[in-house]
Amino acid sequence: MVKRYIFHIDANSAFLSWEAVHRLQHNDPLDLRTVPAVVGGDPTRRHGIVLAKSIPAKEFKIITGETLYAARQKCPELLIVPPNYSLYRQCSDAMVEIFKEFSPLVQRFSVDECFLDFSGMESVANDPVKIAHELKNRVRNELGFTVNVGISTNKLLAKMAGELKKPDMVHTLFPEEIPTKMWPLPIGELFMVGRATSQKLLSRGIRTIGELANYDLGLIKQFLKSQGVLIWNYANGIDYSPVRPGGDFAVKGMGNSTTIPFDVEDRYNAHLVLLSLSESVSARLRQAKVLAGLIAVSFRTTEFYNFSHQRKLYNPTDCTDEIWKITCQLFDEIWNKQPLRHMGLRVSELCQNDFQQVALFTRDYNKQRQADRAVDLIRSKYGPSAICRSSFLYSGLRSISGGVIENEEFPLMTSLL
DNA sequence: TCTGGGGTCCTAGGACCC
DNA sequence: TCTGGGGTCCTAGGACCC
Repeated sequence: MVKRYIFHIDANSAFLSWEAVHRLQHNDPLDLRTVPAVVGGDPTRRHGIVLAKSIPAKEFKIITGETLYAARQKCPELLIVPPNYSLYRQCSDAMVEIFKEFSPLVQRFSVDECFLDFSGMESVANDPVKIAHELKNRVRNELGFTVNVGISTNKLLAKMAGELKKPDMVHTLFPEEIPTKMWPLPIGELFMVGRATSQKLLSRGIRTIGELANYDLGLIKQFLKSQGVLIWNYANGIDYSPVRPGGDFAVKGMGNSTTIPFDVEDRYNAHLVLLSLSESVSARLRQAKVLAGLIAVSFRTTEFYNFSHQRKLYNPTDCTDEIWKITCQLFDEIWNKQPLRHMGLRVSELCQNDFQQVALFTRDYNKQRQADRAVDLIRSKYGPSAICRSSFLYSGLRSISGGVIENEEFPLMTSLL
């Protein structure tokens, strides 16, 4: 019987490496990867966190997610470059094209990670490590950045293998290697064990993946419920999830959120931010040809308290004005005049828009739909800023908020394997 | 903490129904 | 109602991922 081999591949320090390669290609003599550098947002717009770091930056103990201020404290000469999401998308696509030459079964797990399934492929069965090196070297030689390849018999173990040592490495983590390679690792290194779960496990004296693996499953289940069963299985290398080629499963919802450069303290500006979010979310709905059946609004106060409020719709919609109106209602129902730093809009319970029900008892949105289509067309032709509502002029706000992803045929992230 | 933005899934509690 | 239990739906919040 031919063994089932799964590869997990992820780009090392993806955003930073891609930026570095891009600069080299444009005749910048400096390779960002060789100096302490990070990709990060603009602190004056309150977007100041580390999104990716170089290896020299890592040596200053700079971690992803911390503030640029804290990072600069650790390393005053730190180089900070802004993110460039359309570049990341291009690099990701180029990487996937190479993977597809190795296996038809490629699952995009995120912008910088893929799973490849080599089930029953003789060429790989004989020497998967050799194939992995070929793959890794092709990316490095043709695209200029390095990847890690993890090899095993399921996705969880392949992913854990890829994390072992970076960069530019190939690792195996077969079931028989679990006790030596995976069990000694700290519990927080296990996929799906984050900060909160780590703390709970530590309070029970579970410090390593091996200690979790050998803990009584019944007890774990008692205090961590289904999440406990999941991570106990992971700790024992158990995972039966299939490699799903990108695009064959539907997106469940979509949303945009934004940290506003200034505190929002009045209803008018709050509604304006919600309008900019409604513009982007509803345009994405129309592009995906789906209607939203549920609308949720959320916000974060300057004190960092989070609130959310949602409502199911009797008549699913993709109409900008209708979504904006409902979003504002939801917002008004829970907002207590706290100053806000962050606002979000998310829609879910999506359904196909090909037989949209005529809303008999609500106002007719046909004119709005036609206007939405016209605006979409203008923006697709002349760019997102070609047309905007006059209320945004001089407001200090963007007329469309949220990452505009041109071509969403794969979900950026699925938290479960 | 001078703390981003895009997702998914799970859980607890309340409403409602039989 | 001085009320039982179970099922389902809805909502808010929290956990995790990159």
